[in-house]
Amino acid sequence: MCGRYAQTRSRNQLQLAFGLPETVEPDDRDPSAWPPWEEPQPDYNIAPGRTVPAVLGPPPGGTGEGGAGPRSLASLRWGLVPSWAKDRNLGYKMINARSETVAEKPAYRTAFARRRCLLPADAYYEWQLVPSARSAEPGTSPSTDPEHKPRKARSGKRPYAIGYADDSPLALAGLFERWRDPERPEDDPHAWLWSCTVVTTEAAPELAHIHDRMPVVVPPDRWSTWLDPAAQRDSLLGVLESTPVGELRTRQVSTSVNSVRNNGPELLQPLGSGDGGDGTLF
DNA sequence: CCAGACGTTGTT
DNA sequence: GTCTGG
DNA sequence: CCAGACGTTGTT
DNA sequence: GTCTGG
Repeated sequence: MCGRYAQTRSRNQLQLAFGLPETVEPDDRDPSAWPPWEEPQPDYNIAPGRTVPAVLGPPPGGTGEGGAGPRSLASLRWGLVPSWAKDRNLGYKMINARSETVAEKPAYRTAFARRRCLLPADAYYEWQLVPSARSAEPGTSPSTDPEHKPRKARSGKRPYAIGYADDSPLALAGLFERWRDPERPEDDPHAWLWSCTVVTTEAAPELAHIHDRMPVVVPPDRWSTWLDPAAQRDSLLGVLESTPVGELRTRQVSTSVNSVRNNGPELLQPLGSGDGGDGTLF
């Protein structure tokens, strides 16, 4: 899955990496028609509920621009709030969308059909479940111990950072949505909340030892398809199976990433000890 | 008809 | 246990 | 995702 | 908004 990641690139670096025009959007546009933009701050510990930079394609039915591909940057709140939501807290439940069902689920299907985006990331974090050393306690068994209770699989969690081995930015497959906040007046610039979710899929075999789910990473040669408002369903479903897992590198990292109060380059630093998790795949 | 859900992951 | 917040 | 709260009244 | 379930 994907519930935490790092994104430290500046607007300029993102424009360069995603082939965007080096322009700054005017910030006096209609907030109901255009998503907001604010300069991204380097963040090594992005959690759901935070504002993240996103790459959007051309608006559907857009101006005569024509052609697919990356077109603009936006700032979106992580945790998709469907248009019909009563309050924004629903977004905390919508941080991931399963690729297997994203085209059908009521909360995601319209966004899947019309509002796809890429979420740039240096790396995403994944927590591996580590069975405790004392899992099978001798002396008790269901047959001899009437008080026996199934052992709570006492387990720790070990975080990993996963990104491209060459440190180019990941493009996570995302969807976005626009929500009208009923608590705010019409003229409030925050009356419209723009939010997003990360599409996940079954983990590739090379990553399955860490976790059985992973975010969909869109390789550069599929960016245009994913962002094309006119893309057909089948090609989109193809993109969801194109994660370039061979280019990825996994690194066991410190548990200090657990707390969002910690935030710094050290969170991406591979943990010293040998066995852990490091190195490229293959 | 109206009411209620609408999500994913992991854990048991 | 369950929800909110970062 | 993980961490942390989870409550009200009245008084200062 | 739209669908499912009662």
